[in-house]
Amino acid sequence: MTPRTNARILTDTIADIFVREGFDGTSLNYLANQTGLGKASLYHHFPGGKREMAVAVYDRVSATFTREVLARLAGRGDLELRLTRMAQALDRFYDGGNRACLIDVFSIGGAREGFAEKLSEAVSYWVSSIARTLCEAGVEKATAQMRAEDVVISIEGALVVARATGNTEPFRRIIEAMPARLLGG
Amino acid sequence: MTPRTNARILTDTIADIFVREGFDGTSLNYLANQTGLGKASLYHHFPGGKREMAVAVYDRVSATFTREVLARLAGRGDLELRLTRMAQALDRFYDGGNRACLIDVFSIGGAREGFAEKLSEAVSYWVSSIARTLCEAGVEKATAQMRAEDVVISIEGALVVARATGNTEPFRRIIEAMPARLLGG
DNA sequence: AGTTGGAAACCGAACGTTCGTTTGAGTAGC
DNA sequence: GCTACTCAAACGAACGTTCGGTTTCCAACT
Repeated sequence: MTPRTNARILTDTIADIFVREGFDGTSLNYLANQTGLGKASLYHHFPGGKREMAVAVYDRVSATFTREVLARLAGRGDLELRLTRMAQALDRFYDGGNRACLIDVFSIGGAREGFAEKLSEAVSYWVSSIARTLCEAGVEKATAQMRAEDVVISIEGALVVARATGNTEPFRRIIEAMPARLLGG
Repeated sequence: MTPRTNARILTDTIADIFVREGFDGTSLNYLANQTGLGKASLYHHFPGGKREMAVAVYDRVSATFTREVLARLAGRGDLELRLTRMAQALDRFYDGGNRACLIDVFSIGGAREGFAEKLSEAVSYWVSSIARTLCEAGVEKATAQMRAEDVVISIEGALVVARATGNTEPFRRIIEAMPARLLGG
């Protein structure tokens, strides 16, 4: 019943590496070392090899994002509360700015092939989820779309800056200002 | 006198590839194909191999950025005009959102070693160049720093979104709104 | 309770390929 | 003839992948 290696934990470990090293920068030797498994064992769990691992990582991260972050938008409570909840969830999801975004990482180099469409949809889904929530609260459609785009852009940018400088303060500032920006502060 | 291969053009060609494929995703075979040179010829121009090529690319891109973009801040004319000039220069530099930023690309994977410090300084320099200009025009120091950070973050984020979705419209919107945002619109 | 069979999980070793790099021998231009 | 430049070919190392065989586990059957 209980496998020797938990598939979720294994995928999470691999995800950490892909996020840090990128698709092309991640080698199976390194994955084997970090997971404690032999390369052949990794192929047992992911017969499709490196690309299947990347797909599994993407699917898992994507599902986690939908469940942990976007779900806050549809929760109960007034709009401001839900937006604040989403901001907190984002802070957790990106580890306070220390964890890169797969949308960024997988849009560079060898991962683009096979992920281009998924990444595009991921951004659109994220943006429109926020925009729809704002619309339902009475914000005009075009305005909502623009604010949602701006916020998503800010987060992606703050993650890039955090990774490049090692300073997560701008990210935290963006996160904190997020609800007010979406409400039209 | 005139070398068979112009060093600047060669570096620009290599830069395009690094920017698209990332450091780890760029192979010397591909560089040789795209430049029309043999791998050994590339080693004649860059004896330090791939890493020296990356350093040359970074130095050239960085110098171009300082000359073409940041220099607009110190030009003549009132503040708003200079900020608009910088925005236009940014649009050109990033090819309307179609060209990735090296700060993003080189902060992932194998390029981090050896570039971490340079990337951090590049972001700081960019931010403080904008902030200083605002200060000289009378904006309070902390406010200027924050606005500058926000604008840099927006551009990096817009480039990520553009790359992931293939849609450069948000980037152009960010560019256009930039002067007003810095002026405190 | 003890044995057994087969699937799941795992591994070391090797596969062919591609990597970044080096060699050595050229050719073009001053 | 010297420097700058180019190339094809080969280097060892590392790549992603595959192979054959071992260990672990659990359900089913004595």
